[in-house]
Amino acid sequence: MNLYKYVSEAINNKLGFEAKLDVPKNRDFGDFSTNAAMVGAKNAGKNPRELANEYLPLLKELDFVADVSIAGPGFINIKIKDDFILQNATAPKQMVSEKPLTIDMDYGAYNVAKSLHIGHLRTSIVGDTFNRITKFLGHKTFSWNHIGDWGKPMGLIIAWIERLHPELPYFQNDFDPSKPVDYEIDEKELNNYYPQASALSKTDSVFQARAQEIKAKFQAGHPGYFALYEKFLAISLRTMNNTVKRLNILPFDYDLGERNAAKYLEPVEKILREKNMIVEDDGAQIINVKRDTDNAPIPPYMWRDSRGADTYDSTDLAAVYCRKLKDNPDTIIYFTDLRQSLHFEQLFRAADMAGIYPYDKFEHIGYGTINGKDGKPFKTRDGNAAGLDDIIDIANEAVSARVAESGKKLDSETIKTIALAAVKFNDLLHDVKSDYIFDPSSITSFEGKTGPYILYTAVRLNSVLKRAGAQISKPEQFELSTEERNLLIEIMDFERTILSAYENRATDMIANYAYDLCQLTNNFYHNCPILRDDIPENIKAGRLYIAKLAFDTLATAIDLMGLKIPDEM
RNA sequence: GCGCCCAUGGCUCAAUUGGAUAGAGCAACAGAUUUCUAAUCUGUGGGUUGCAGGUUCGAGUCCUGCUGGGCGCGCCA
Repeated sequence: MNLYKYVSEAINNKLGFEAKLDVPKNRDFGDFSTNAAMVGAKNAGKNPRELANEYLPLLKELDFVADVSIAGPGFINIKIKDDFILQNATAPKQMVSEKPLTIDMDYGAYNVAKSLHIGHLRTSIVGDTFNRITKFLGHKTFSWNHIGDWGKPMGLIIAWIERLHPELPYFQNDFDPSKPVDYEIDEKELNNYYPQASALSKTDSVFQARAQEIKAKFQAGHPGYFALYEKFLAISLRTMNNTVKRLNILPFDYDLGERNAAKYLEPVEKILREKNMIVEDDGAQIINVKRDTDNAPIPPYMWRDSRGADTYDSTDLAAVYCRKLKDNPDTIIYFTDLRQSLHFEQLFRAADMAGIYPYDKFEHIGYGTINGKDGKPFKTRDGNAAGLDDIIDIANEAVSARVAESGKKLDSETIKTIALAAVKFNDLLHDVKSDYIFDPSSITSFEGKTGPYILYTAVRLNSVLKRAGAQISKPEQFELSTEERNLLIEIMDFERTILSAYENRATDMIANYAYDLCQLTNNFYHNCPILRDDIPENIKAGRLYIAKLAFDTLATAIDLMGLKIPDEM
């Protein structure tokens, strides 16, 4: 049961108006409070406490109310009956939305032939958790991995391979796509090609020009380049798949990126031309998206660069067109780096002006940077920009060391599970918008507010439940201890939290909730022994029931965060 | 220069979107295990919420101005 919702509706019915219900920061005040008397006092021409006094008898009539009182300037504090809590607490279940929406989510955005870097971490983790939450609430989602598989890097990589192996048939005029080519690319080598080529292009203008030429021919359908591209694309897709598995995120509904979007450039251009939106400027074709009301200059949207090539701007707009056709979503949400805000503002305006998709149905959730302890973007010990694998490796090493130190013996799968939880929970814990500091040494400690703490709590509960073995059913009335009561109330707050996390696009809410739930659980665990001989049967049954509810609730939260509960730790 | 974002104990972060005595974790110190996993639990100290005004019953939260920091501003994605 969503206790907040239940109580709120009952109170509104009783009072005959919408009273804003709060959960007091200080639990000593009560389970709920409302400032209705303070808000209404002015209109009623009464002082708040006086008005509150008029509401009291009505609220006392509600059958779940144990106590109502007035405090401070006119707050009404409400305490719920223990037995009502015990009898109505339930573990969360997949919900059915009254107004199910179709939502397109764009996250991940992995690149072909470029290993994933630390920036991919947040888009993957936050996007995935938001996707899971949205599904849990009963909405329909489509996740899009908008792969970078069409732009300048493709030209650079092909040019680089040409430089290494100019004799390959891909580069000959008589290339025949039907004949197999005896050439295999090593995955590790492939990951080096782009950085190497990119570096060279900055110092060697001949090579740079060659890469640009190749990019243009490639996009125009050059058969040799395309065959080579297909070869390294296949390797990259496999790598991406491994990443998805390694991060334990849901498989994408679409692994379709720029190349797919490029197919829709033609119909989009037709629309843009009909509306006279494309303007020639300085050799490039641009779309003017500025408005009179802007208080800052908004640069134009680049439809085609001065060499006539597709751009990030054009494929992104075409991608919107494609999604509208395929999914017809109520909303399109992008999870990317905060620094791309201006790009998305431009995209949303362009799409709106073209009548492809309305401005106010787009959302861009920009996340901050993951920094090192020095406050600058996180780097590995050797001073390089950290790759996604580096982060996971660092966490794995730390967990291994911690386990060895404790004398426990855990298999490598369990260690990986714990390490991933450390990284993901830490990421989810922070407000998406703000930068955060990734400190490997605090990951090493695993004390307190960490992923391992969350998992440990679940493992402990699970251990008791397994040991108990007995059938667990709703107990008869028994006197709740403070720990039992607080835990049950938190369990009944799950739905409100998830809804709030969804509405605010704030995945950190679920991480913070999971932590609070764990604290209360460990409190309960410590103070309320279950399987001890001196515990009366009725209390034993009651505590087992509460432990089961806590476990199921925690397990749901853990699942929504994309973590896994190990068997032991 | 213009625009967006941020500033909360020594450190890292919260604060139900305007509510009551600003909460957690780390670090420090003191304690708890004949008992279901001590990666746990309990306690202590630590704050003029960057500065100055304003709005109101009430401000960390909203408005204005400063100071300090991050980011962005046409052919990268």
